[in-house]
Amino acid sequence: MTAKAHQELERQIVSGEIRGGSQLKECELAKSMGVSRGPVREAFRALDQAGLVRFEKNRGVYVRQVSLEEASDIYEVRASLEALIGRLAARRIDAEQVSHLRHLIAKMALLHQSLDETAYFNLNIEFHELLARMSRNAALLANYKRIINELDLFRRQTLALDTANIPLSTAEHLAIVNAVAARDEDLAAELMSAHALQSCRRLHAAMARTAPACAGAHAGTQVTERTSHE
Amino acid sequence: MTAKAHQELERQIVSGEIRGGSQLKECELAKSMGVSRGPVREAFRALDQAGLVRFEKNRGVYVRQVSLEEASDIYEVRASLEALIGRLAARRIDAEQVSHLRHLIAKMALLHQSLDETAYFNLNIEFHELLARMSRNAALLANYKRIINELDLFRRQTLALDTANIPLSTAEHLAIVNAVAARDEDLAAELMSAHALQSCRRLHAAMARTAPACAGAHAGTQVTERTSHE
DNA sequence: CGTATCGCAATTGTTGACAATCGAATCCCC
DNA sequence: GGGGATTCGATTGTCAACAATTGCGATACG
Repeated sequence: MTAKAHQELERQIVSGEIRGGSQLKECELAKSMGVSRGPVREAFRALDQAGLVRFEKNRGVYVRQVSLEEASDIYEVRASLEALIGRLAARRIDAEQVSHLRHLIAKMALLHQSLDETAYFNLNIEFHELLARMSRNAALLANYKRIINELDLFRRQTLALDTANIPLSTAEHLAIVNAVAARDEDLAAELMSAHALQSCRRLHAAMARTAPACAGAHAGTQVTERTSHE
Repeated sequence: MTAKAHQELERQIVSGEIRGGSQLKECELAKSMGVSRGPVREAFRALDQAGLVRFEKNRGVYVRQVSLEEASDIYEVRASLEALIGRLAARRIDAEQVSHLRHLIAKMALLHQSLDETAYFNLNIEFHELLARMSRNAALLANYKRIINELDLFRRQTLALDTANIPLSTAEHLAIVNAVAARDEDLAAELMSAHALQSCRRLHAAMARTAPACAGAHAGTQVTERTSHE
Protein backbone atom coordinates (compact mmCIF):
# COMPACT_ATOMS: atom_id res chain seq x y z
CA MET A 1 0.00 0.00 0.00
CA THR A 2 2.90 2.35 0.59
CA ALA A 3 3.83 2.09 -3.08
CA LYS A 4 0.35 3.29 -3.97
CA ALA A 5 0.63 6.17 -1.54
CA HIS A 6 4.02 7.06 -2.96
CA GLN A 7 2.99 7.23 -6.60
CA GLU A 8 -0.30 8.92 -5.81
CA LEU A 9 1.43 11.61 -3.77
CA GLU A 10 4.10 12.06 -6.42
CA ARG A 11 1.42 12.50 -9.03
CA GLN A 12 -0.49 15.06 -7.00
CA ILE A 13 2.67 17.02 -6.23
CA VAL A 14 4.17 17.05 -9.71
CA SER A 15 0.83 17.77 -11.35
CA GLY A 16 0.36 20.72 -9.04
CA GLU A 17 -2.86 19.45 -7.46
CA ILE A 18 -1.19 20.17 -4.14
CA ARG A 19 0.11 23.71 -3.86
CA GLY A 20 3.81 24.24 -3.52
CA GLY A 21 4.86 25.06 0.01
CA SER A 22 1.73 23.62 1.59
CA GLN A 23 2.04 21.28 4.51
CA LEU A 24 1.29 17.60 4.09
CA LYS A 25 -0.43 16.28 7.21
CA GLU A 26 0.11 12.58 7.78
CA CYS A 27 -3.26 12.01 9.44
CA GLU A 28 -5.21 13.79 6.74
CA LEU A 29 -3.53 12.06 3.80
CA ALA A 30 -3.68 8.69 5.52
CA LYS A 31 -7.40 9.03 6.04
CA SER A 32 -8.01 10.26 2.49
CA MET A 33 -6.13 7.27 1.07
CA GLY A 34 -7.72 4.80 3.46
CA VAL A 35 -4.44 3.68 5.01
CA SER A 36 -2.60 4.21 8.24
CA ARG A 37 0.10 6.80 8.92
CA GLY A 38 2.93 4.31 8.57
CA PRO A 39 2.85 3.89 4.80
CA VAL A 40 2.34 7.62 4.36
CA ARG A 41 5.43 8.38 6.40
CA GLU A 42 7.42 5.88 4.35
CA ALA A 43 6.24 7.53 1.15
CA PHE A 44 7.34 10.86 2.61
CA ARG A 45 10.87 9.58 3.11
CA ALA A 46 11.07 8.49 -0.50
CA LEU A 47 9.65 11.78 -1.76
CA ASP A 48 12.09 13.67 0.44
CA GLN A 49 15.02 11.83 -1.07
CA ALA A 50 13.54 12.49 -4.52
CA GLY A 51 13.56 16.19 -3.75
CA LEU A 52 9.80 16.66 -3.94
CA VAL A 53 9.15 17.41 -0.27
CA ARG A 54 11.25 18.64 2.59
CA PHE A 55 11.19 17.47 6.20
CA GLU A 56 11.23 19.85 9.12
CA LYS A 57 11.91 17.91 12.25
CA ASN A 58 8.92 17.77 14.56
CA ARG A 59 7.20 20.34 12.38
CA GLY A 60 5.95 18.47 9.36
CA VAL A 61 6.68 17.90 5.70
CA TYR A 62 6.08 20.56 3.08
CA VAL A 63 6.01 20.16 -0.67
CA ARG A 64 9.22 21.65 -1.85
CA GLN A 65 9.24 25.12 -3.28
CA VAL A 66 12.07 25.86 -5.65
CA SER A 67 13.19 29.43 -6.17
CA LEU A 68 14.21 30.83 -9.52
CA GLU A 69 17.86 30.50 -8.53
CA GLU A 70 17.43 26.84 -7.62
CA ALA A 71 15.57 26.23 -10.86
CA SER A 72 18.45 27.79 -12.79
CA ASP A 73 20.90 25.53 -10.99
CA ILE A 74 18.79 22.52 -11.81
CA TYR A 75 18.54 23.62 -15.43
CA GLU A 76 22.32 23.71 -15.63
CA VAL A 77 22.47 20.11 -14.48
CA ARG A 78 19.65 19.20 -16.81
CA ALA A 79 21.45 20.71 -19.79
CA SER A 80 24.46 18.59 -18.96
CA LEU A 81 22.37 15.42 -18.78
CA GLU A 82 20.46 16.32 -21.95
CA ALA A 83 23.73 16.63 -23.80
CA LEU A 84 24.66 13.12 -22.78
CA ILE A 85 21.18 11.91 -23.69
CA GLY A 86 21.54 13.41 -27.15
CA ARG A 87 24.94 11.87 -27.64
CA LEU A 88 23.90 8.38 -26.58
CA ALA A 89 20.57 8.54 -28.38
CA ALA A 90 22.36 9.48 -31.59
CA ARG A 91 24.63 6.52 -31.07
CA ARG A 92 21.92 3.98 -30.37
CA ILE A 93 18.66 5.02 -32.00
CA ASP A 94 17.06 2.92 -34.75
CA ALA A 95 14.85 3.89 -37.67
CA GLU A 96 11.60 2.98 -36.00
CA GLN A 97 12.36 5.18 -33.03
CA VAL A 98 13.20 8.08 -35.31
CA SER A 99 9.79 7.92 -36.91
CA HIS A 100 8.23 7.67 -33.47
CA LEU A 101 9.93 10.91 -32.49
CA ARG A 102 8.82 12.62 -35.70
CA HIS A 103 5.29 11.44 -35.09
CA LEU A 104 5.35 13.01 -31.63
CA ILE A 105 6.55 16.31 -33.05
CA ALA A 106 3.75 16.31 -35.61
CA LYS A 107 1.18 15.60 -32.93
CA MET A 108 2.58 18.42 -30.83
CA ALA A 109 2.28 20.86 -33.71
CA LEU A 110 -1.38 19.91 -34.11
CA LEU A 111 -2.07 20.33 -30.42
CA HIS A 112 -0.43 23.72 -30.52
CA GLN A 113 -2.72 24.77 -33.35
CA SER A 114 -5.78 23.66 -31.43
CA LEU A 115 -4.45 25.59 -28.42
CA ASP A 116 -4.53 22.55 -26.17
CA GLU A 117 -1.56 23.59 -24.07
CA THR A 118 -1.91 20.97 -21.38
CA ALA A 119 -1.82 18.14 -23.89
CA TYR A 120 1.08 19.87 -25.63
CA PHE A 121 3.18 20.05 -22.49
CA ASN A 122 2.43 16.44 -21.63
CA LEU A 123 3.56 15.38 -25.07
CA ASN A 124 6.62 17.56 -24.73
CA ILE A 125 7.54 15.70 -21.56
CA GLU A 126 6.91 12.41 -23.33
CA PHE A 127 9.15 13.45 -26.22
CA HIS A 128 12.08 14.22 -23.95
CA GLU A 129 11.57 11.16 -21.80
CA LEU A 130 11.52 9.00 -24.88
CA LEU A 131 14.85 10.43 -25.94
CA ALA A 132 16.19 9.77 -22.46
CA ARG A 133 15.03 6.17 -22.75
CA MET A 134 16.74 5.84 -26.11
CA SER A 135 20.05 6.59 -24.47
CA ARG A 136 19.77 3.07 -23.06
CA ASN A 137 21.50 4.13 -19.88
CA ALA A 138 19.41 3.34 -16.82
CA ALA A 139 21.36 5.58 -14.47
CA LEU A 140 21.04 8.49 -16.88
CA LEU A 141 17.31 7.94 -17.26
CA ALA A 142 16.78 7.77 -13.50
CA ASN A 143 18.70 10.95 -12.84
CA TYR A 144 16.94 12.71 -15.70
CA LYS A 145 13.51 11.80 -14.41
CA ARG A 146 14.33 13.00 -10.93
CA ILE A 147 15.54 16.34 -12.25
CA ILE A 148 12.49 16.79 -14.45
CA ASN A 149 10.25 16.15 -11.47
CA GLU A 150 12.01 18.84 -9.49
CA LEU A 151 11.76 21.27 -12.37
CA ASP A 152 8.06 20.63 -12.82
CA LEU A 153 7.76 21.59 -9.18
CA PHE A 154 8.86 25.05 -10.23
CA ARG A 155 7.12 25.25 -13.57
CA ARG A 156 3.76 24.58 -11.97
CA GLN A 157 3.97 27.79 -10.01
CA THR A 158 4.61 29.80 -13.17
CA LEU A 159 2.62 27.69 -15.56
CA ALA A 160 1.97 30.64 -17.83
CA LEU A 161 5.22 30.18 -19.68
CA ASP A 162 3.75 31.84 -22.66
CA THR A 163 2.75 29.85 -25.66
CA ALA A 164 4.39 32.35 -27.98
CA ASN A 165 7.71 30.53 -28.13
CA ILE A 166 6.27 27.09 -28.74
CA PRO A 167 7.07 27.40 -32.46
CA LEU A 168 10.70 28.06 -31.55
CA SER A 169 10.69 25.01 -29.34
CA THR A 170 9.23 22.94 -32.16
CA ALA A 171 12.01 24.04 -34.50
CA GLU A 172 14.58 22.98 -31.93
CA HIS A 173 12.89 19.61 -31.56
CA LEU A 174 13.07 19.04 -35.28
CA ALA A 175 16.75 19.95 -35.40
CA ILE A 176 17.42 17.54 -32.54
CA VAL A 177 15.67 14.64 -34.24
CA ASN A 178 17.53 15.36 -37.44
CA ALA A 179 20.86 15.34 -35.66
CA VAL A 180 20.04 12.14 -33.80
CA ALA A 181 18.79 10.46 -36.97
CA ALA A 182 21.98 11.49 -38.74
CA ARG A 183 24.00 9.88 -35.94
CA ASP A 184 25.78 13.18 -35.36
CA GLU A 185 26.61 12.75 -31.68
CA ASP A 186 28.35 16.07 -31.17
CA LEU A 187 25.59 18.04 -32.81
CA ALA A 188 22.84 16.17 -30.98
CA ALA A 189 24.58 16.79 -27.66
CA GLU A 190 25.05 20.46 -28.45
CA LEU A 191 21.45 20.93 -29.56
CA MET A 192 20.02 19.15 -26.55
CA SER A 193 22.09 21.21 -24.16
CA ALA A 194 21.19 24.43 -25.95
CA HIS A 195 17.52 23.46 -25.93
CA ALA A 196 17.56 23.05 -22.15
CA LEU A 197 19.41 26.31 -21.60
CA GLN A 198 16.94 28.04 -23.90
CA SER A 199 14.08 26.76 -21.79
CA CYS A 200 15.76 28.20 -18.73
CA ARG A 201 16.26 31.56 -20.45
CA ARG A 202 12.63 31.63 -21.58
CA LEU A 203 11.55 30.90 -18.04
CA HIS A 204 13.60 33.82 -16.78
CA ALA A 205 12.14 36.09 -19.41
CA ALA A 206 8.58 35.01 -18.61
CA MET A 207 9.18 35.53 -14.91
CA ALA A 208 10.60 39.01 -15.48
CA ARG A 209 7.56 39.89 -17.57
CA THR A 210 4.80 38.54 -15.33
CA ALA A 211 6.29 39.34 -11.93
CA PRO A 212 9.23 41.74 -12.26
CA ALA A 213 9.34 42.29 -8.50
CA CYS A 214 10.03 38.67 -7.73
CA ALA A 215 12.58 38.17 -10.47
CA GLY A 216 15.64 38.78 -8.33
CA ALA A 217 14.28 37.41 -5.08
CA HIS A 218 15.60 34.22 -3.63
CA ALA A 219 12.93 34.16 -0.95
CA GLY A 220 10.20 32.77 -3.15
CA THR A 221 10.00 29.95 -0.71
CA GLN A 222 7.10 30.52 1.62
CA VAL A 223 5.93 33.76 0.13
CA THR A 224 3.62 32.52 -2.57
CA GLU A 225 1.27 30.62 -0.31
CA ARG A 226 0.83 33.53 2.03
CA THR A 227 0.46 36.16 -0.67
CA SER A 228 -2.12 34.21 -2.59
CA HIS A 229 -5.08 36.16 -1.18
CA GLU A 230 -3.50 39.56 -0.98
CA MET B 1 16.03 8.66 15.57
CA THR B 2 15.26 7.69 11.99
CA ALA B 3 17.82 10.21 10.79
CA LYS B 4 20.42 8.44 12.90
CA ALA B 5 19.39 5.07 11.50
CA HIS B 6 19.57 6.49 7.99
CA GLN B 7 23.07 7.89 8.20
CA GLU B 8 24.37 4.93 10.15
CA LEU B 9 23.01 2.49 7.57
CA GLU B 10 24.32 4.62 4.71
CA ARG B 11 27.74 4.64 6.31
CA GLN B 12 27.78 0.88 6.81
CA ILE B 13 26.64 0.24 3.25
CA VAL B 14 28.94 2.67 1.47
CA SER B 15 31.92 1.68 3.61
CA GLY B 16 31.30 -1.93 2.74
CA GLU B 17 30.79 -3.09 6.33
CA ILE B 18 27.65 -4.75 5.05
CA ARG B 19 28.24 -7.06 2.13
CA GLY B 20 26.72 -6.18 -1.20
CA GLY B 21 23.65 -8.26 -1.98
CA SER B 22 23.03 -9.28 1.62
CA GLN B 23 19.56 -8.98 3.08
CA LEU B 24 18.80 -6.29 5.62
CA LYS B 25 16.39 -7.63 8.22
CA GLU B 26 14.29 -4.97 9.87
CA CYS B 27 14.06 -6.74 13.21
CA GLU B 28 17.76 -7.38 13.45
CA LEU B 29 18.86 -3.85 12.56
CA ALA B 30 16.20 -2.30 14.76
CA LYS B 31 17.40 -4.29 17.75
CA SER B 32 21.06 -3.54 17.05
CA MET B 33 20.34 0.18 16.92
CA GLY B 34 18.04 0.12 19.91
CA VAL B 35 15.00 1.43 18.02
CA SER B 36 11.79 0.04 16.68
CA ARG B 37 11.16 -1.19 13.16
CA GLY B 38 9.32 1.96 12.12
CA PRO B 39 12.35 4.25 11.84
CA VAL B 40 14.33 1.48 10.17
CA ARG B 41 11.68 1.04 7.50
CA GLU B 42 11.64 4.78 6.88
CA ALA B 43 15.41 4.79 6.51
CA PHE B 44 15.04 1.93 4.02
CA ARG B 45 12.72 4.00 1.85
CA ALA B 46 15.22 6.83 1.74
CA LEU B 47 18.11 4.50 0.97
CA ASP B 48 16.04 2.85 -1.74
CA GLN B 49 15.42 6.17 -3.43
CA ALA B 50 19.12 6.96 -3.04
CA GLY B 51 19.90 3.79 -4.95
CA LEU B 52 21.75 2.07 -2.11
CA VAL B 53 19.24 -0.70 -1.44
CA ARG B 54 16.48 -2.34 -3.40
CA PHE B 55 13.05 -3.40 -2.18
CA GLU B 56 11.51 -6.72 -3.07
CA LYS B 57 7.88 -6.69 -2.11
CA ASN B 58 7.13 -8.99 0.79
CA ARG B 59 10.60 -10.43 0.48
CA GLY B 60 12.91 -7.92 2.07
CA VAL B 61 15.45 -5.24 1.24
CA TYR B 62 18.89 -6.06 -0.09
CA VAL B 63 21.89 -3.78 -0.38
CA ARG B 64 22.15 -3.00 -4.01
CA GLN B 65 24.68 -4.79 -6.14
CA VAL B 66 25.82 -2.95 -9.24
CA SER B 67 27.19 -4.87 -12.16
CA LEU B 68 30.09 -3.71 -14.26
CA GLU B 69 27.67 -2.58 -16.95
CA GLU B 70 25.68 -0.51 -14.49
CA ALA B 71 28.88 0.96 -13.12
CA SER B 72 29.90 1.95 -16.62
CA ASP B 73 26.56 3.63 -17.17
CA ILE B 74 26.92 5.51 -13.91
CA TYR B 75 30.45 6.53 -14.86
CA GLU B 76 29.12 8.04 -18.06
CA VAL B 77 26.71 10.17 -16.08
CA ARG B 78 29.43 11.01 -13.62
CA ALA B 79 31.75 12.19 -16.38
CA SER B 80 29.03 14.50 -17.60
CA LEU B 81 28.50 15.97 -14.13
CA GLU B 82 32.24 16.26 -13.53
CA ALA B 83 32.58 18.29 -16.69
CA LEU B 84 29.99 20.73 -15.40
CA ILE B 85 31.68 20.80 -12.01
CA GLY B 86 35.00 21.66 -13.65
CA ARG B 87 33.40 24.40 -15.71
CA LEU B 88 31.60 26.04 -12.81
CA ALA B 89 34.51 25.61 -10.42
CA ALA B 90 36.80 27.33 -12.91
CA ARG B 91 34.28 30.14 -13.11
CA ARG B 92 33.82 30.62 -9.37
CA ILE B 93 36.92 29.47 -7.51
CA ASP B 94 39.03 31.90 -5.48
CA ALA B 95 42.72 31.91 -4.65
CA GLU B 96 42.32 30.43 -1.18
CA GLN B 97 40.38 27.47 -2.54
CA VAL B 98 43.06 26.85 -5.16
CA SER B 99 45.71 26.53 -2.49
CA HIS B 100 43.40 24.26 -0.54
CA LEU B 101 43.16 21.96 -3.56
CA ARG B 102 46.92 21.98 -4.05
CA HIS B 103 47.37 21.17 -0.40
CA LEU B 104 45.12 18.16 -0.76
CA ILE B 105 47.07 16.91 -3.75
CA ALA B 106 50.34 17.21 -1.85
CA LYS B 107 48.91 15.28 1.10
CA MET B 108 47.67 12.60 -1.25
CA ALA B 109 51.11 12.22 -2.78
CA LEU B 110 52.58 11.73 0.69
CA LEU B 111 49.98 9.15 1.62
CA HIS B 112 50.70 7.30 -1.58
CA GLN B 113 54.38 7.17 -0.71
CA SER B 114 53.60 5.77 2.73
CA LEU B 115 51.31 3.22 1.06
CA ASP B 116 48.31 4.23 3.13
CA GLU B 117 45.77 3.48 0.44
CA THR B 118 42.66 3.85 2.56
CA ALA B 119 43.61 7.35 3.62
CA TYR B 120 44.55 8.13 0.03
CA PHE B 121 41.17 7.10 -1.32
CA ASN B 122 39.36 9.05 1.38
CA LEU B 123 41.34 12.14 0.49
CA ASN B 124 40.66 11.51 -3.18
CA ILE B 125 36.94 11.55 -2.45
CA GLU B 126 37.38 14.71 -0.41
CA PHE B 127 39.25 16.35 -3.29
CA HIS B 128 36.49 15.68 -5.77
CA GLU B 129 33.74 16.60 -3.37
CA LEU B 130 35.48 19.88 -2.63
CA LEU B 131 35.54 20.66 -6.33
CA ALA B 132 31.85 19.79 -6.54
CA ARG B 133 31.16 22.18 -3.69
CA MET B 134 33.14 24.91 -5.46
CA SER B 135 30.72 24.75 -8.35
CA ARG B 136 28.31 26.52 -5.99
CA ASN B 137 25.40 24.65 -7.49
CA ALA B 138 23.40 22.78 -4.86
CA ALA B 139 21.53 20.60 -7.34
CA LEU B 140 24.79 19.60 -9.01
CA LEU B 141 26.41 18.77 -5.68
CA ALA B 142 23.44 16.67 -4.56
CA ASN B 143 23.34 14.66 -7.77
CA TYR B 144 27.11 14.22 -7.70
CA LYS B 145 27.08 12.87 -4.16
CA ARG B 146 24.33 10.40 -4.96
CA ILE B 147 26.23 9.09 -7.96
CA ILE B 148 29.45 8.75 -6.00
CA ASN B 149 27.63 6.74 -3.35
CA GLU B 150 26.33 4.36 -5.97
CA LEU B 151 29.75 3.99 -7.51
CA ASP B 152 31.37 3.29 -4.16
CA LEU B 153 28.83 0.49 -3.88
CA PHE B 154 30.60 -1.09 -6.82
CA ARG B 155 34.15 -0.12 -5.99
CA ARG B 156 33.93 -1.81 -2.61
CA GLN B 157 33.46 -5.18 -4.22
CA THR B 158 36.58 -4.72 -6.31
CA LEU B 159 38.59 -2.64 -3.91
CA ALA B 160 41.83 -3.87 -5.35
CA LEU B 161 41.91 -1.24 -8.06
CA ASP B 162 45.64 -1.41 -8.18
CA THR B 163 47.70 1.33 -6.75
CA ALA B 164 49.92 1.34 -9.81
CA ASN B 165 47.99 4.06 -11.60
CA ILE B 166 47.78 6.41 -8.66
CA PRO B 167 50.65 8.48 -10.07
CA LEU B 168 48.69 8.90 -13.27
CA SER B 169 45.68 10.01 -11.28
CA THR B 170 47.82 12.51 -9.40
CA ALA B 171 49.07 14.03 -12.64
CA GLU B 172 45.48 14.42 -13.81
CA HIS B 173 44.54 16.09 -10.55
CA LEU B 174 47.34 18.60 -10.97
CA ALA B 175 46.28 19.40 -14.51
CA ILE B 176 42.71 19.91 -13.32
CA VAL B 177 43.70 22.32 -10.58
CA ASN B 178 45.87 24.24 -13.01
CA ALA B 179 43.04 24.57 -15.48
CA VAL B 180 40.61 25.64 -12.78
CA ALA B 181 43.07 28.13 -11.33
CA ALA B 182 43.64 29.55 -14.80
CA ARG B 183 39.88 30.01 -15.16
CA ASP B 184 39.96 27.91 -18.33
CA GLU B 185 36.40 26.57 -18.20
CA ASP B 186 36.57 24.48 -21.35
CA LEU B 187 39.82 22.83 -20.41
CA ALA B 188 38.69 22.17 -16.83
CA ALA B 189 35.49 20.59 -18.09
CA GLU B 190 37.36 18.45 -20.58
CA LEU B 191 39.94 17.31 -18.03
CA MET B 192 37.34 16.46 -15.42
CA SER B 193 35.32 14.43 -17.87
CA ALA B 194 38.39 12.64 -19.13
CA HIS B 195 39.49 11.93 -15.57
CA ALA B 196 36.19 10.22 -14.79
CA LEU B 197 36.25 8.20 -17.99
CA GLN B 198 39.84 7.19 -17.23
CA SER B 199 38.73 5.91 -13.83
CA CYS B 200 36.09 3.84 -15.55
CA ARG B 201 38.60 2.44 -18.01
CA ARG B 202 41.06 1.60 -15.24
CA LEU B 203 38.27 -0.18 -13.41
CA HIS B 204 37.52 -2.25 -16.49
CA ALA B 205 41.17 -3.10 -16.90
CA ALA B 206 41.53 -4.11 -13.26
CA MET B 207 38.41 -6.26 -13.47
CA ALA B 208 39.66 -7.98 -16.61
CA ARG B 209 42.96 -8.71 -14.89
CA THR B 210 41.69 -9.99 -11.54
CA ALA B 211 38.58 -11.84 -12.69
CA PRO B 212 38.58 -12.32 -16.46
CA ALA B 213 35.65 -14.71 -16.30
CA CYS B 214 33.27 -12.17 -14.81
CA ALA B 215 34.34 -9.32 -17.04
CA GLY B 216 31.63 -9.70 -19.62
CA ALA B 217 28.87 -10.95 -17.36
CA HIS B 218 25.90 -8.79 -16.58
CA ALA B 219 24.67 -11.22 -13.95
CA GLY B 220 27.07 -10.09 -11.26
CA THR B 221 24.04 -9.40 -9.17
CA GLN B 222 23.56 -12.26 -6.78
CA VAL B 223 26.53 -14.27 -7.88
CA THR B 224 29.26 -12.81 -5.71
CA GLU B 225 27.59 -13.61 -2.41
CA ARG B 226 26.99 -17.19 -3.34
CA THR B 227 30.36 -17.82 -4.97
CA SER B 228 32.32 -16.36 -2.09
CA HIS B 229 33.16 -19.74 -0.56
CA GLU B 230 33.64 -21.70 -3.71
C1' DC C 1 12.05 -42.80 -5.53
C1' DG C 2 10.19 -38.58 -7.30
C1' DT C 3 6.73 -35.23 -6.88
C1' DA C 4 3.01 -32.58 -5.32
C1' DT C 5 0.59 -30.71 -1.39
C1' DC C 6 0.05 -29.11 3.14
C1' DG C 7 1.61 -26.71 7.22
C1' DC C 8 4.91 -24.11 9.84
C1' DA C 9 8.36 -20.71 10.92
C1' DA C 10 10.19 -16.39 9.73
C1' DT C 11 9.75 -11.91 7.93
C1' DT C 12 7.41 -8.16 6.03
C1' DG C 13 3.26 -4.95 5.88
C1' DT C 14 -0.02 -2.44 8.54
C1' DT C 15 -2.40 -0.72 12.35
C1' DG C 16 -3.85 1.84 16.51
C1' DA C 17 -2.16 3.64 20.72
C1' DC C 18 1.18 6.28 23.42
C1' DA C 19 4.92 9.82 24.17
C1' DA C 20 7.19 14.05 22.79
C1' DT C 21 7.43 18.35 20.61
C1' DC C 22 5.90 22.68 18.66
C1' DG C 23 2.80 26.73 17.91
C1' DA C 24 -0.55 29.56 19.55
C1' DA C 25 -3.94 31.44 22.32
C1' DT C 26 -4.70 32.56 26.97
C1' DC C 27 -3.83 34.34 31.33
C1' DC C 28 -1.27 36.65 34.81
C1' DC C 29 1.66 40.10 36.47
C1' DC C 30 3.79 44.47 36.09
C1' DG D 1 -2.45 48.13 28.32
C1' DG D 2 1.76 45.48 27.20
C1' DG D 3 5.00 41.74 27.72
C1' DG D 4 6.14 37.30 29.14
C1' DA D 5 5.20 32.71 31.16
C1' DT D 6 1.90 28.91 30.75
C1' DT D 7 -1.42 25.82 29.45
C1' DC D 8 -3.76 23.65 25.60
C1' DG D 9 -4.51 21.74 21.05
C1' DA D 10 -2.59 19.74 17.16
C1' DT D 11 0.84 17.17 14.90
C1' DT D 12 4.83 14.48 14.60
C1' DG D 13 7.89 10.56 16.37
C1' DT D 14 7.97 6.01 18.24
C1' DC D 15 6.50 1.69 19.68
C1' DA D 16 4.60 -3.00 20.29
C1' DA D 17 1.04 -6.03 18.68
C1' DC D 18 -1.59 -7.99 14.79
C1' DA D 19 -2.34 -9.56 9.89
C1' DA D 20 -0.58 -11.27 5.62
C1' DT D 21 2.62 -13.21 2.64
C1' DT D 22 6.56 -15.95 1.50
C1' DG D 23 9.82 -19.78 1.47
C1' DC D 24 10.95 -24.06 3.20
C1' DG D 25 10.47 -28.51 5.08
C1' DA D 26 7.78 -32.41 6.24
C1' DT D 27 4.56 -35.58 4.70
C1' DA D 28 1.81 -38.29 1.94
C1' DC D 29 0.71 -40.01 -2.59
C1' DG D 30 1.59 -41.85 -7.21
